[in-house]
Parts: sequence; C-alpha cells; structure tokens
Amino acid sequence: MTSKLKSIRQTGSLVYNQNLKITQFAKSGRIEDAIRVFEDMLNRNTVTWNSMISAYAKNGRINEARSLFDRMPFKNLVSWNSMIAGYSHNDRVKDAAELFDKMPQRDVFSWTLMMTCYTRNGLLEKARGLFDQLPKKKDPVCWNALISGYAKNRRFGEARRLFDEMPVKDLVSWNSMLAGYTQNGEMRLGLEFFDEMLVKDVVSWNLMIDGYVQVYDLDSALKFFQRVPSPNVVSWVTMLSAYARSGRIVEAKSLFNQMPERNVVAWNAMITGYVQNGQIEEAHQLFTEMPERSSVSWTTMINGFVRVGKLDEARELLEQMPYKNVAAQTAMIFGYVQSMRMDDARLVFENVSCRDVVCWNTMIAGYMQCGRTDEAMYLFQKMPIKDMVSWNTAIAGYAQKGDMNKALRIFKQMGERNTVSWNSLISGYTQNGFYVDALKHFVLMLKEGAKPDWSTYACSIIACGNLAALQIGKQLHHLIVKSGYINDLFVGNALITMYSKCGRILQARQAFNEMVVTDIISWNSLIAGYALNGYGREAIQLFQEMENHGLIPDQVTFVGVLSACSHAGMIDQGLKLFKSMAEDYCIVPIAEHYACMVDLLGRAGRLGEAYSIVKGMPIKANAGIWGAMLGACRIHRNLELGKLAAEKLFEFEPQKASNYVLLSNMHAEAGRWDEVERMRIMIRERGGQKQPGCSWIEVNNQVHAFFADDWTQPKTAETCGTLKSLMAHMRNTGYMSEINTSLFDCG
DNA sequence: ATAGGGTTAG
Repeated sequence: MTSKLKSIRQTGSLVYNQNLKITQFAKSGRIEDAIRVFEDMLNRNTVTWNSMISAYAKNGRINEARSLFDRMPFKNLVSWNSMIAGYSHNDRVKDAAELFDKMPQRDVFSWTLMMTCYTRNGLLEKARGLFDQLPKKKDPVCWNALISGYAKNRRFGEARRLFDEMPVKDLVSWNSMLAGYTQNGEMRLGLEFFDEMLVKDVVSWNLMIDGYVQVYDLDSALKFFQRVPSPNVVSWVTMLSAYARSGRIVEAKSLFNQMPERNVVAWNAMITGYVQNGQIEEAHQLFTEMPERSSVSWTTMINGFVRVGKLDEARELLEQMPYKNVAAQTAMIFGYVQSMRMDDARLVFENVSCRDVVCWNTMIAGYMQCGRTDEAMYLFQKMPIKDMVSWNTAIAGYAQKGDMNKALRIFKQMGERNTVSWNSLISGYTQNGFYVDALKHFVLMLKEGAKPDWSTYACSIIACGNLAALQIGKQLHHLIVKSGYINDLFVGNALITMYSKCGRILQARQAFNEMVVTDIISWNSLIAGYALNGYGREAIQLFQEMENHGLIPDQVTFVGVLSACSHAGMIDQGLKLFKSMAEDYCIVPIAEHYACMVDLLGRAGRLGEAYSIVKGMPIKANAGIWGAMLGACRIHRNLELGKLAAEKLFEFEPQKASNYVLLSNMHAEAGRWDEVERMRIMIRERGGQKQPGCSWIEVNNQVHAFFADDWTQPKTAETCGTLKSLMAHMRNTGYMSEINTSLFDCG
C-alpha cells in the first residue's frame, strides 16, 4: 500500500518535471526537444497537453497546436485559454475569436487574452467592446492590456484617460503608458512621463534606453543606461545591440565583456553585431565559445555565412544544427537562391518539415529569378497558405512568361492589393508590349486610391515612350514631379527614353540635365535618343562627354553611337568607331552592332561591303541584320541581294507580311510581275498577318484604341464623330497638330 | 506547474 502510494507520487513528480521541461524547452525555442519529451512520456495529464499546445504555439507551429487541442482527451479552461493565446501570438484573430465564442465558460484570462489579440492587430474598438462587457473590472491586468493596446497604437489620449480612470494602478500600468511613448519614438513625452513616475523598476529604465536607441540617440541611451540603479541582462543587451547595430562594434564588445552575467540572448546579440559588421570570423569564434546555443544562435550564424557568400560553411552548420527550424533552412535556401543554385535550394526545401509562407516564397522567387517560371508557378499552386508576397510573385511570374491573361486573373483573384501588386501587373504589360493596358491599369490604380511609386511611374513612362504618347507622358511627368519621385534614377532614365521616342530630344536632354544622379543607362538612353532623332554629331559629342565623366562605354552605348552614325550618314565615323569598339574598348560585337553596320553601309549604297560583313561575322545573322540588308537593297534597287536577304528573313519571321510586301514591291519595280504574284501566294499560304496600324484617341476622358481598316473598334458615336471631324480638320490644314490626349485629372 | 498586461537577440 505504501509502495503503491509512493509510486503514484513518483509518477506524479516525474510528470510534473517533464511538463516543466516542455515549457522550458519551448521558451528557449527548442521545440524539437519539447516534442521529444512529450512523445516519450508514458503518462500525460491535462497540464502536459496544455503545455505542449503552448509550446507549439510559441514556436509558430499553430496548426500542430490546434491538432493537439482537438485530439486531447480532456480539455479544461486552461486548454481553451492556451489555444486562444496561441492564436493571439500568431495573429490569427479570426480563429481566436471563434474559439472565444465557442468556449463553454470564460474567466478573466480568456477575456484579457482576447482583448490583447485584438489590440495586437490594431482592432482597438473590438478590444474596448470586450472590456466594456466585462462583469467586474477590478483586475489590473485587464486594464493594463487595454492601456497598453491604446498606447502601442499611438492613441495616447485614450490610453491616458483609461490610465487616469483606473482605480488601483500598478507598476505595469505606468510602464504600459511609458512603453507607448518610447516605442513610438516620442521621447519628449516619454521623458516627461518617466519623470512623473514615483516608483520605477528596471523595465521603466530599459524602456527609456530602448526609446533613445530607436531614435538613434545613443548618447542619451548610454546616459540612462549608466544611471539605471540595478541594470539587468535586458538593460545590457539593449545597449549592446544598439552599439552593434550602428557599427560601433568595439563599444559593443566592451559592454559584452563587462556584463556581470550573460544569457543566450546576450551572446546572440553580440554574434549578430559581428555578422552585421561583416566580421564573420569573430562571430563564428563566439558561436563556438558560447555555453548554450538556441535556435536563434544557429539561424544567425547560418545567415551570417550566407551573407558573405560562404554557402558551404552555412550548409555545414545547418547539417550540424540539432533541430533545424524553418528560419535557418530558409536562410540557407535564400543563400542558394542568390547564387542561382536552385537544385541545392530544392534539396534543402524538400527537407523542411514545417514550411512557412516565407520558405515557399523564397523558392518561388528563386525559380523566377532563374527563368524557371513553370516550376515557380507549380509551387505557387501547391503552397497551402499564400500571402501578399506570394500573390505578387505569381503575377510577376506569369508576366515574365508573357502570359498576361493569367497574370491579370491572379491580380483579380487576390483579396487585397498593394503597390507591388499593381507594379507587377503594369510592368508585365510594359515588358510584353501591351502599352495601352499598362496605362489603363495605371489609371485604374489611381482611381482605386493605390499609391504609385518609382517603379509604377518608370513603367508607365516607358509605355508612353513606346506609344509615342507625348501628351500622356507629359502629364505623367507632372505627376512625378508632384509625387517627389522625379529624383529617382530609374524614373529619370525612363523620361529620357520617353521624350526621345516622342521626338522631343530637347526635353530628353533637359530631363537628363535635371537628374540628381545619373548612371550609364542615363547616358546610353540619351545617346540612343539623339541617334533615333537623327542627331549623329550630338550623339558622338555626348559619347565623348560621357568618357570625360569617367564612364566606360558598354555594348549598349555602341549600339547607340553606331546607329547615330548610320542615321546621320556618318559612314567613316561609324566604321572608325566600330573598329575602335573591339580594339580600344575590348567589346565583342553583338548582332545589334552588325545590324548597325549593315544599315550604315547599306544606306550609303555600299551593299557589297555590307554583305561581306554579314558573311564574315563570327555569329549567326538574325532578323535585324537581314532586315537592314533588305531595307538597303530596296533603296538601292539591288534585287539579287534583296532576294537573298528576304529569303533569310522569311525563315525568321514567316508571319510578318511587311517583309513579303517589301520584296514584292522590289519585284514590281523591276517589272517581275510573276514574282509579285508568287509573293502574294506565299503571304496567303503562310497565313501572314499584316501588323495592323494602331492609334488611339481620347474622348470624354476615355482612351479609345482603333486599328487601320477596322471600323468595328470605335464603339461609340462620339468616337466616330470625333474621328470624322478630326479627319476633316486634317484635310483642311494639311497636317494634324498634336491631339490633346488628356487622360488624367491633374487638378 | 500549463493560460493574461510592461523591456533584449535571428
């Protein structure tokens, strides 16, 4: 009898100790250790199950927590509260609220938990609603939860009113108010409140230190740190990591050495400091020395190796890591992704037992970056939970594949959109040549109240350039100035190209001159602009100016200057530059350069020389080169060479009717009507489509696109009417001045 | 013992 009692007592104390272990492991992030203890237990009580639920939830594994909750043999009030707390920690407001509504009975814990869940997610009115429903409000924790909620969300007035109303304030009430000020960077208010406090503890002091750190006032932070009556580990770590983060690694290390006691967080903070300072050796040294490592230590170290590109070292650590978590595995995947090592990334990814949304997104972005869009989209379809990043990546993915219909479908499917979503769609349209759609969605974006950023503006400006839509481009330019993105490099470069393509080289030059920073793309864009508009001499002059600025011309620069020479008929200059490009600048000519040369010589009637360049090139000729050849042959009526160029061109672009038409015209000019007939048959056989001429017009703030020979397009009577009166006007004046295509209400 | 309010590390 005694022994039986003893054994029961022993079993009880074993369970007790094991329960404690679960909680402690969970607290230091060692969830796998906690799981092992739980699974090895022969006897479990309700506390065991509750502890394990909490353990899972605190480590982000909320679904496993829920599964345990559903499976446990007997639930008590704490089980329900633990599960709600779990949802709260993982910001799953809906699930928390559902449980809160369903639970058989509630205590003050349940109410407070639910309130905190709401305030953490900014739902202060809901939290307030619960607080007002509470039967008795004596519990200070409940008051503090709401005060803290208001304060953290910068609603200082409501927080203060509640604080003043509170019958019996405790130190946490004061610190909750204080935290509101310090965590929001309101250090003047914070200091005022701090001075009001009659009783302070180390948390109050730590809040002040951290507050100054957040506003980058390290001197004041240090002053407060030195005045703390009895600093604890948190005080030390706050100061230490502040120094470490701002690159003052010597001071950080000095604090680390002076600390009376170091916990794992202190070690981790110091390692992080070294990692962020690029001192990977020192970080690794500390990692080796530290007495106990948490999952954060491992993750930080792996991240550190990844950051300096030491992927093998990172991988070795990951293999050594006793219980691998998603964060560490994702860091590793990210490293491989950055180095385009997708197969290695995949291998790690396959081994992640509990993939989170970031992990999936990293893989998807990696496949996209490598152009493996199908694999990226397969993963997107397969992933269980998608966030905004996933959706935006998918839009970009389909856009990259050129499937704008699917991109648009994904865009419409998503519940919430941000600027990146719009940008992915608009840049997709631009990159795939659907410029009108790009602009249409830019307008939609404004209508829906989304805020364009530099990328939106750059893409839309590029679309305007390709449409030669000068008026819309100008209005966008105004918007850009107003928005402040005018100083952005990409936007500036886009403006140069837009004005160039619209034939406004002076405005392109002005946009260039007004840029705060320029890069080689700015110079290349302007040179290409001069070339496009026939200003050969100016393009060459700019080329020299660019060199004087210390910039080294690249392949694109030479495409610009060579085409400038050909457009301006500067043959000798062009030949000289082409020679110099290879000899002085060590640039291997690409197809575009050869096309320029063929064009240059061909226009000048030096068809033989042009053809020998084509024959002599080490690379295979493309459509651009044969197109230049054919164009030159047409001008100089060289039917022999023209036929050869055209035949080659038909192989590249069998559908393009204009090539057939060109050759057909040449035959016609030579009186070869049999050949003309043959061309006509070829066009019909190959299903060649004439690229329809397209333009657009603005009527009543709407852009209408219309196509040559297609009078089904303009739907409204107004459009037809407007077009008819325009044509009448054109006939009367002999030419058409710019149509004002005002799209936007600029105010 | 396991669940609620104020401070530190990836």
